Amino acid sequence: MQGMTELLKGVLEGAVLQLIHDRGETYGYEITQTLNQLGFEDIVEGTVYTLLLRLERKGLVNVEKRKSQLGPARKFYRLTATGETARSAFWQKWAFLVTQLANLKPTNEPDVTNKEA
Amino acid sequence: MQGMTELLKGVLEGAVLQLIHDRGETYGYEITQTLNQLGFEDIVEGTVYTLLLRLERKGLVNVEKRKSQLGPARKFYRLTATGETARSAFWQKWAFLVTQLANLKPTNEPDVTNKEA
DNA sequence: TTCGGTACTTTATATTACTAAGTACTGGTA
DNA sequence: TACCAGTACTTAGTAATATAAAGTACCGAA
Repeated sequence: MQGMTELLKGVLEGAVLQLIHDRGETYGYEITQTLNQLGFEDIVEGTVYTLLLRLERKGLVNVEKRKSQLGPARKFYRLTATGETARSAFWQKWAFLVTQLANLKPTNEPDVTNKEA
Repeated sequence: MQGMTELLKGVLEGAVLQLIHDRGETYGYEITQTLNQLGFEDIVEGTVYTLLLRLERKGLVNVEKRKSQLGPARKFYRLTATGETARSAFWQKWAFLVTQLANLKPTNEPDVTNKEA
């Protein structure tokens, strides 16, 4: 979708934390594919990899590099305890935001949730 | 709320567009107060004013400076046609995001919307 | 041996919220 | 009068993040 960049700030990190949590363990390329399938179609590899580096730097994930039989080695990510806390905190912040905006949003607004016009 | 900064990116602009739309006409100081009352308690004047300057630069608002009997002159903002389009587009993008995240969010998550623990 | 798919890296850029410090006008009050 | 609180806007700088772009490298199959 067009012009989502700013709106994705912070959200993307939360989404990735959740994906890692769900899978238990996963790697950048897979995360990118998954995000794309989930509707975040414009997210490219570079975005995800820089995000993962950041998570690592912040101590939210553990990394383990392992070989793959169909391509280069993969870097598997797991949430640390801090990461799990961050994931949980993210959803609280998100819920807060959603509530605030619901108060602002005009009820008469079309509220187009379906993609097909 | 703590650590909302990144999550607010893009959202704040949409919120302000909506507030201007609602009031028909309003000014920075009032917008700041309103946001604070609405739960965006940490938003300070500087943030709003820079945002308004940006909206003006982008042609989303018209500005008219008028005197006030209780303080310095106020700069009143009104949405332009482009601004109205941007406001509408914002809610569509927001609805899209909310939908995507709802798919990601674990149902078992506490979902704490109320402030009191 | 070339190519497509897999997988990760790195540098630079644009936007945005936020900080901080300041200017200035008004009315009341001590 | 002098001061102060409340109103109202400005501006320079910073941090964080998503994104663009370009590249490296591994593998199997045609």
